[in-house]
Amino acid sequence: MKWDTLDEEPCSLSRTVAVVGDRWTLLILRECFLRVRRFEAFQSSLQITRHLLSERLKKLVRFGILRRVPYSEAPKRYEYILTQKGLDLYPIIMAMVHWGDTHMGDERGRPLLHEHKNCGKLFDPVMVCSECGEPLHPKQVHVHVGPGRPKAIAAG
Amino acid sequence: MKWDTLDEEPCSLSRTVAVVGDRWTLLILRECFLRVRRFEAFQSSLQITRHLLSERLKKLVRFGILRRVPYSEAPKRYEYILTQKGLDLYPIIMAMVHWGDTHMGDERGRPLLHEHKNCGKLFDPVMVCSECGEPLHPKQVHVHVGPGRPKAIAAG
DNA sequence: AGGCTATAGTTCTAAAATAGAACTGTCAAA
DNA sequence: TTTGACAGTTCTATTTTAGAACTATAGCCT
Repeated sequence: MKWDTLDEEPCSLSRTVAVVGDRWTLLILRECFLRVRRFEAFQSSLQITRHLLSERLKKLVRFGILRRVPYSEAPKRYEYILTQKGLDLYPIIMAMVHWGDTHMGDERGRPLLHEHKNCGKLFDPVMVCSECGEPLHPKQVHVHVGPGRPKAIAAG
Repeated sequence: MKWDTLDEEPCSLSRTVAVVGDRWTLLILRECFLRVRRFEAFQSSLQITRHLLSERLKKLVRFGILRRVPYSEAPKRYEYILTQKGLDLYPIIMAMVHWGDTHMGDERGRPLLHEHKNCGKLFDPVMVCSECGEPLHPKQVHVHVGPGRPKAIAAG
């Protein structure tokens, strides 16, 4: 497969995988949501090699997930801040955390608990239908070919 | 990083990344949700090398995401079916599809449309709080250290 | 001035993962 | 007896990642 053009495939999942579908990117984004912003902080908390971190941050900036914002003029230093596009990845991260909590847990319990400030309670994320508000289950969803999919590959 | 023990890290995101955090696994799972079950079908629709497909299917079976079920006795042939643990990955896939629809689209429109059989409408997936039902936003969530996280690494 | 530290990278080699193609084995149908 | 379908395995070449060392700017301390 040509990974360099995966973000142009007529499949929204492929396009998302082009951005977050590697070993490190999701872990870097987790740190972003935990308010980590600086190169050294990412590096020491993830134990990622400096080379790869540099590459991944560049890629995330290129895709518009992070902004590289100067926080010091001399010497020039930058920190990495989630854009709106990046903040919108939150449901993906939370869905993954929830699945890990549910299916990959051990006897010690959850590593992190999440409190919803609006209602003050510890919660789990639930995915619902935008139209009727009911929780979504795969067998209740029917997939239709949309306008963005070439006819030749209508299936699959 | 030791990828071979990532599924034992005290972080639910890491544990999920250990399962789905590579180039191919999520694309294979997309096919599973589109009712693809057999080796040749995965291979031809994804253009994945047979070697990698074999490896990934083994890994997904090992993690209990897929079951390898015989569908022919002579010759012995198997197909791969999502377990409940696998079906529970649906919110992750749908969150990724929705993000791709929203942020990686082109002028042609969406590749696929999703209909909720319960209400009969085309929908988007929305992530809400299990307790109050309101849509979740990252800035409204406060993270607490849970029982499964060793004290030494309480932050990060 | 000279040396130490902090921060944010870049560069290099070795190891691991992936791509691409060919090969194996079982059985049915022609 | 040959062909084709299916589900893999094996092999070499290329690409990616790991791990460590190195570069560069500037503040602070003596």
